Amino acid sequence: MSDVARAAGVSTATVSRVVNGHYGVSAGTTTKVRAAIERLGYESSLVATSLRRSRTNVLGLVTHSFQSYTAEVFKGVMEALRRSGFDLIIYANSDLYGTYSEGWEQRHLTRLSGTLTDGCIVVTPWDDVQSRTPVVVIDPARNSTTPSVTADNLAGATAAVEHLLGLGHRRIGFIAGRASMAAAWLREEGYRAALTRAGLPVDQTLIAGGDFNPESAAPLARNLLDRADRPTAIFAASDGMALMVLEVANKLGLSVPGDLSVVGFDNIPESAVAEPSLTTVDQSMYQLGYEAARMLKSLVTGDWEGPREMVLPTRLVVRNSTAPPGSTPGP
Amino acid sequence: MSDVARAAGVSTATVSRVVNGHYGVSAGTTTKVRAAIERLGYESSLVATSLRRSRTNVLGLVTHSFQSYTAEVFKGVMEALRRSGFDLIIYANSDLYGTYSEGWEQRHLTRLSGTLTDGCIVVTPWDDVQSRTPVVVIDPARNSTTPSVTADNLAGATAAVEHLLGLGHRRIGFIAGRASMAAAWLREEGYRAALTRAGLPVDQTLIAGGDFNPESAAPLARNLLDRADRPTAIFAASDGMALMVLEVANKLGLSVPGDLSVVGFDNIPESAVAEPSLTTVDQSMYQLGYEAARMLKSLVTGDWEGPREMVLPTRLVVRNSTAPPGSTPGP
DNA sequence: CTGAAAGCGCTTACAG
DNA sequence: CTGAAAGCGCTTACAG
Repeated sequence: MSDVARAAGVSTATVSRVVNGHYGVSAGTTTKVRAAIERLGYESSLVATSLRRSRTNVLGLVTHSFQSYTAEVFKGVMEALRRSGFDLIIYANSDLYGTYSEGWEQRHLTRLSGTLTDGCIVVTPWDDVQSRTPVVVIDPARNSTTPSVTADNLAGATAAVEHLLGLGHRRIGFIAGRASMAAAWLREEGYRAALTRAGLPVDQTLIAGGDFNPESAAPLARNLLDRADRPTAIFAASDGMALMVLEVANKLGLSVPGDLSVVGFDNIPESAVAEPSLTTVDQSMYQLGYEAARMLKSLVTGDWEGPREMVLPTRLVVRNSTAPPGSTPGP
Repeated sequence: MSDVARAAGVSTATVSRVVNGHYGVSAGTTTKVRAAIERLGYESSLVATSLRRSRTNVLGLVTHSFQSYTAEVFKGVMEALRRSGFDLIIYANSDLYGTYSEGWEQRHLTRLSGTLTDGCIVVTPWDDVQSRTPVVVIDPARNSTTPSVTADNLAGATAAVEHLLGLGHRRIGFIAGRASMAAAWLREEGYRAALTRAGLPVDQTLIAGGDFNPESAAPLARNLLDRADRPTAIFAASDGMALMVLEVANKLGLSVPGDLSVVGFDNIPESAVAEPSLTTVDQSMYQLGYEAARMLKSLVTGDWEGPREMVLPTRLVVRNSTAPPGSTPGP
């Protein structure tokens, strides 16, 4: 900027005024400055500007993982931000499974929201987060009071298990998600509720504690399926884990859905092309992203009227990984 | 930071030293400062730090669009950056089809690279870009001299057209991509090369100028297919456009591949689930992202040895949208 | 070992 | 209408 000021023979203050279109600069000076900017290819530094200004018109999105569903979230966010005047900065850490994971979201939320961003979306944080600027969480931690957008995990999980019950299953295993997340807890609640409502006891030994990561499900599935009285169906709290169950069953020589029915949760793209295709509960990550961005935008501009906790409907998607227990595999 | 300094009874300089782990701070002071940091939940501002320092250990990625393939690029980039010590900032503008599109990449590259990032990846820019810090372009503009990673568009397009020729097609239409991009030009070159090599003339009226956007392909496809001497096959320079050709053919009552064969380029996820599934040229966007990040990382640390223009192999994926001309549709 | 001071690139009252 | 100066939150020579 000082280069431009020198070239145009004015002060940096004047250059700043021209760049930001402020009033009170003569036409002649404006022309001179514009010419210098053009000639030098000057572009103001995002960092310096944001340090000085209170408002940046940049929204942030912090995510610790990067998977198929994350991409859908991004698309929804971008759609909501289109022509809004807000740009988006996505901050992703490079240490996916490293030591930085714990509390990572909070740390980076703070680092960004001090100055760079006017507000942030945080995707599936491990713990509750807070910030001086508005935050909307997609899939909040349990007991979080931060504004959030989330799928109706309870209803979705209930529907999933009721689908299995309707098929005639009575011994249904459950592989849970990361306990600190509300979604994990509610999906387990849905599992329990469906069984209880059907007059069935909840067998604690059929509940295994995963963490949403596919890898975590492998040993758990093996345990459940190695038992003499193995369940005839398994409901996993995420598609990633359900897909792993499919793999384990395959290794164990169990046919799906002949010997074992499997239901997941999320409806990630991979679940549609799996072999067999996976019955699952659809939560539109696109919608989640879209609504989160819409809420954040209004929170930032101060005109949000709706509830600060938004729950979006889910939908059971029946595919080929579920069938009545003991049914013979198709051709 | 000044809060921390006050709480710990030291100067901000000392706090900074502790935060950054610099030598020359007594154990007692360090403890005091750490305690204050912990108590106040202090986190240094990314913006302020990057403004003062030359190195930020943050890499940038600038993209004007956000589509399925972009997500694959991200995954590749993240994988390459894993445990590298670099974080990633993705900058996406909210004005996808708005007035900002022209020169957008360059503008934001400049705004970021001044201070925030140590280097940037730019995805499919419309024009050539330059920066004071290292840049790697994925799918560069024509005649770009910036370090880049790109698929072997020439070989891929040649293989696509040779596949159609092998099936017996002689009148093959081509829907081109955005002319300013090297990929568009090379895909057209491949189309021409394959025809010429087969001893066939290149019929200019069978070449239509699209811009990679699906929407741009609709009227072009209609033009090509409305002709009395319509082509028996169309090769589109992107899957998005090819999918649009499928749609147009459907509206026109033409069956694919019975009346018309269609080949795309990219192998986006949607092409596998299209009806019929799309024959296309696979370019691994994941690989493109991975290699671009690897190159950028080394460029930033100054230890890049390889060529600054990298070309990755492509692979023809034959699906159900291609068949010999005039063949009757299957059951 | 520690602090006062300068400065990174901007913006914005405050004077003139 | 324009400029000198202060300051956003940090880091880093420079003194002590």
